[in-house]
Amino acid sequence: MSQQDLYSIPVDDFFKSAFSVDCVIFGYDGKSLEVLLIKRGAEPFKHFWALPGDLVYPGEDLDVSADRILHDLTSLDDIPVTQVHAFGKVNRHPLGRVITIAYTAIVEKSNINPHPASWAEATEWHPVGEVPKLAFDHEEILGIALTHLKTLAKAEPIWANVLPKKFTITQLQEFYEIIFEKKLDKGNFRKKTREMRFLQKLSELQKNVNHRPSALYKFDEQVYLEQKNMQDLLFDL
Amino acid sequence: MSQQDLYSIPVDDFFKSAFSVDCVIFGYDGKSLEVLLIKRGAEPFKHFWALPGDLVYPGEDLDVSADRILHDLTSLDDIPVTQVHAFGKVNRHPLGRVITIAYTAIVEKSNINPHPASWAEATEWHPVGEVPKLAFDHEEILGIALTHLKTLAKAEPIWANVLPKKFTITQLQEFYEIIFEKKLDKGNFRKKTREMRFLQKLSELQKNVNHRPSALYKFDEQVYLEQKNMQDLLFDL
DNA sequence: TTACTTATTGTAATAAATACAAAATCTATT
DNA sequence: AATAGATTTTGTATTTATTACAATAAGTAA
Repeated sequence: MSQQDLYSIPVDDFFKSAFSVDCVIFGYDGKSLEVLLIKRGAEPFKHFWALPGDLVYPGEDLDVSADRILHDLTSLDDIPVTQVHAFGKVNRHPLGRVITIAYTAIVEKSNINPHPASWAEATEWHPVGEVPKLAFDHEEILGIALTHLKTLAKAEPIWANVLPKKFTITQLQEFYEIIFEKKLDKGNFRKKTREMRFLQKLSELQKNVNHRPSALYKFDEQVYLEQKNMQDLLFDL
Repeated sequence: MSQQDLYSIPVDDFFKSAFSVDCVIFGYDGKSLEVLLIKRGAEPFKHFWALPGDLVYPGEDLDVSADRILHDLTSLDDIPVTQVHAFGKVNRHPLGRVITIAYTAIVEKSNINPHPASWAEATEWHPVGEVPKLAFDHEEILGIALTHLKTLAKAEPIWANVLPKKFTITQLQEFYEIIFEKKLDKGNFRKKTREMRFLQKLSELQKNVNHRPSALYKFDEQVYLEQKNMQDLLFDL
């Protein structure tokens, strides 16, 4: 079928599809990486675990839709949400042609009471390594989102959304160790971080630990953005 | 608007949207990187240059749709096509709610007669640096696809689709120089390529050049795939 | 004061990236 | 047959980054 044949198909046939947004919301608590799942309260896939998602409203931008879903579940605003991929197999949704755009975000788990949405039977965190069978093609989506998260973590300081305002270098190191499931060398990690000008050392020290307290740092977004602009400018020198 | 309100909106309202696929087809000829544009023969944006694209047919997977568009314009099959991003601003299409999924591919320009599709006034290659004003949000799409191509070029041997079966290391180097718009050091480039086991040196030499002929190489896909699998296995050691 | 725990810095060995230079090999020309 | 021209190909010395590991510092708890 070639493009000119388009005009022989009633235009209405093309407007019988819908699109949804599914959110892969990763939660980090300093100990493990988990993902927020809902238990569906309606058909299709009633009682199945699934990624939180919704149809996109007619007058709603895709990105806004993702923000809305994240907000409904976590009450959080202003969390950076990133598009991952569009999934569009013909039969991925049993009720009709629905393509879904997957988004991902990472949030600080401890501050959040996962909102038990009224349309879901349950809303729960699951460690990324122990996820149950999921509805639709959501297992595939989760896998790709996880890969995406790792890529993102190598390119950007996504830990800034997840660590406390004041944190230690060890906490930062643990973040990477948990995301990449691999131990890192303390000395070498510190050597690298020492050169990151957007890590601002505070005069304050860690408290209430039964060992030598660590220096506390904060993320200096100002410096980070300037440095990033500079890199972009010098990209092709 | 929260998710439970969904049920107060007639379901039909959600099925009044459509989705399209737009293809950013890069062409390489050993000298420059170009992109295939069409001049639209129909409203909206009649007479504007645009990325080739089409609505997705009701029973057609997204990926298949991208293959089809590429085939219609170039008569090429079996070209790897990669999804780039979904664009879904409410007003990006003047006739209704249409989100588009952008795909990209890179092809060997010289072998192709860009098929002047009947529904387009023209089909032409444009150097990526000299692109005219484009319809819809296609300039944004092109920019993101170009960034995507560069990322891909760092991770995968996409030159295999684009160089002649037998090629010289200099030709390979020129590919990277053109994609990244930057000169590379000959000696250092060769040192690196010498270690790539999937570059198989042939006994043949370049012919009809008025200087020392270069050795010819071919891409050994077998070796490449094995090596890639190995890397994936060892990912978290 | 001492043991204990983690923070923090340092150092030596290895590997990778960079900047150049030299040598080799072909064609074309004298 | 010798030489110039062009480009391939290899090499080397320098700098920079990575890695593995050890030593010291600074707190708490007994």
